[in-house]
Amino acid sequence: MNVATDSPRRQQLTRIAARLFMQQGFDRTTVRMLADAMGIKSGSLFHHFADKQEILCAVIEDSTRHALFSARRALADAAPTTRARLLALARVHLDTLHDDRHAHGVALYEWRRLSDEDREHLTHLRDAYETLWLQVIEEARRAGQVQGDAAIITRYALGALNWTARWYDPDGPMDTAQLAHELVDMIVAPAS
Amino acid sequence: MNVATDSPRRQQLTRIAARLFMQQGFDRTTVRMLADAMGIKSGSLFHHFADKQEILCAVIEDSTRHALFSARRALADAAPTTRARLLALARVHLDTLHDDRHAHGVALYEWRRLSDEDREHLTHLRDAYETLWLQVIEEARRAGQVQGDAAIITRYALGALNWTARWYDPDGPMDTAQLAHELVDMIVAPAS
Amino acid sequence: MNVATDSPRRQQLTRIAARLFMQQGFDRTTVRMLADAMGIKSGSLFHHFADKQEILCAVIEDSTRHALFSARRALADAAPTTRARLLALARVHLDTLHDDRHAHGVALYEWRRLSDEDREHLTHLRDAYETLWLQVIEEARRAGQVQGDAAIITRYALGALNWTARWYDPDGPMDTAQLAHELVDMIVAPAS
Amino acid sequence: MNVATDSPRRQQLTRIAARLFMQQGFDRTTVRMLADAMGIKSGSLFHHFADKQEILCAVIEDSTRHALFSARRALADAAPTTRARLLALARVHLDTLHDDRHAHGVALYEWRRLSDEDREHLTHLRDAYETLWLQVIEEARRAGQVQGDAAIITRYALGALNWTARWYDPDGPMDTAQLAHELVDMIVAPAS
DNA sequence: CATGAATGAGCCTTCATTCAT
DNA sequence: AATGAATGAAGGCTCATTCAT
Repeated sequence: MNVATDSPRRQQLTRIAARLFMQQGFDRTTVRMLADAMGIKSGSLFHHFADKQEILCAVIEDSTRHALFSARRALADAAPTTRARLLALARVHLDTLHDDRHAHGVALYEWRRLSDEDREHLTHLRDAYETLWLQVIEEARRAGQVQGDAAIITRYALGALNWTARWYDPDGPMDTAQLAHELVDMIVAPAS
Repeated sequence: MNVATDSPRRQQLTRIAARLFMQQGFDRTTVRMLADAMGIKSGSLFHHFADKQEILCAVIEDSTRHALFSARRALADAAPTTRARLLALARVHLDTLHDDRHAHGVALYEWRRLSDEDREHLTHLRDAYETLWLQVIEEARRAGQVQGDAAIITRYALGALNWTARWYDPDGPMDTAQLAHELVDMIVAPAS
Repeated sequence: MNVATDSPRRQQLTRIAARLFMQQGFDRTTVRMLADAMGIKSGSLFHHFADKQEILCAVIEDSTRHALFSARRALADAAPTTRARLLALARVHLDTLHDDRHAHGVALYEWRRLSDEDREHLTHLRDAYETLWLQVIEEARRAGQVQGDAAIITRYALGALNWTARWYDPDGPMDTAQLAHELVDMIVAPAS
Repeated sequence: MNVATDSPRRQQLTRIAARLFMQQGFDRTTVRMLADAMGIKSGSLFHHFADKQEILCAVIEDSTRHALFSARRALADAAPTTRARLLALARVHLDTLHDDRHAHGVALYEWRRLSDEDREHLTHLRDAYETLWLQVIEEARRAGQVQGDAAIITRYALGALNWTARWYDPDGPMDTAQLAHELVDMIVAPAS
């Protein structure tokens, strides 16, 4: 289940699956579509994954690990100000959501399609990611730069960013850096 | 297609469908499930709707009209301050999202399942709804109470609220009024 | 589950299934073959049966009820001698095994293919049938006409008859009455 | 194809296959199950057997040769009385049916799964075995110890014994010697 | 309006078999 | 010999939709 233990072939197939899942949704993506995109026959898919569910699980696990890792590194590299740290998180979130792998969007929008078992298995990963946000926002709140309930602000911020999957065009005129700035400006008290 | 022209029976069936679509998603809700919940046989469903797509279209049209109507009335009733008007919109949004009809959530999360034809037909309704938000936020921006790009703030606000469908429990300790307040506090400059 | 409650259509389909199951075995009979023989499409089959297992269960239940009913009536009609009663049972067994319905053979040779649940459900029927045999043989033993353990003799007799499914040709020169006589002669002490 | 020419490795694999075929039936035993039980991968199996059919053929040939050889030796060792000779045959039959190799049962119950070609190839072996029985029973009939048609009695006897595969528990209180005695008592006129 | 039976296209999955390494 | 990846045909089953009654 660990990304580190996944064979390169499996990782490769996982990324292809992520793209299709994001484009059409898990339910509408047939294993034949997946196999076609992977350049193999549908039966061969089951050498790498036990069933279709496991592909979804692999996509979500992979993408969540990737987002978590990227966020941690971005925080480590960021200047120690509230704005800088929030900006780092927002940029990572948007970048993982809109990069060519699309996998983060699958994690968000197909979460309910996971089997109960897989969902439980992945919950701690997702929680770890959200905790990163919560901590930074909680710091900001204590510093007086953010007002209200930190947990709700966190969810509002993530919701605002997640919804960009529905309207933001990465090939359009605006880049993710600008989007991230807008978010931070919205959350953090302006004059500070 | 117009709500006004829908027979009471069809409206009743539409509401039942909305609940199932929200609980399990459009793709996972079979025509037989719908018929069961409606107390009829699956064949009979097609006396009321031409096909499954039309049911989704009816649900989304109904819910969007409802949200639009509610929002307009709330704005008409609201005090003429930025905060009051925004608060009114946020409450309506949350209430239509979490009431027992669930239909607004279907409009948001199953939008992509509409046929191209239906989507086009419903786009003006949705745009009308979003325009309501955009106008209020644009007013606020001109009044200096909101900073940044009004269009983006609008989408961020809606995204933040839409995402509550994923985590907010209407039966929990917090009510939608508090949630709405948190949102307005987040968007509108505090000291004003 | 009761034969009496089966729709005529379902009974008709059950008989066709019995023939195919006997000819090729349950595992080698595909639902498409069944549907072809029934003159319908494979999907339509599942309006009458929940799954393939249920077809097998229906065949076995139907045939065992039929054999049980026939055996009881034959015993009621038989003269009250050991030989006559045994002969009656043997003829019914052979006739139900080799008639055009073939269903009894399915009950015998596909018993292990039943799901655990179905098997349990049908065991009491089969036991009722075997008990009929056991009682007659036990009577014979007490009358000194049969020697040895009644339970084993019963199973040997049934095994001998069941095996005819593998070699006896109903269209050949010998009829089931002669076969039945041979069995009774083998079991019952000759001079009596 | 001849046992004598089979490599020890192939014989070993054949025995493992026999166990699985008996436990679950030929059709339900997959090549992967066989390979797992053999401690190799499924692809490797085809270095030892051309296809799955050949495995079944090998199992049946092996077991039938074994039964034939055992029966001949038992007859050679038996006292020259009808009862003793029949008893010897019955014991060998039961022992080969219920020993840890299970292979004889496969020969009986999966005979129809053989390809036409293989079946023809093995028929002479099976006939040789049945002829052994037929000869002894024919002797008994001529000696007045068995009544009726020798061919039918032979088949009835074999059927009775074969059916033990369905109900006899080798680990239970009764041993095969007792079972064999019951059979002989059933067939052979008692007092004579 | 309602129903039960039927349809046909398609879905996920299985499995014996092949073959380059 | 052995393996792992791939194949292709088939299998059981689902489901939106139709239609005679």
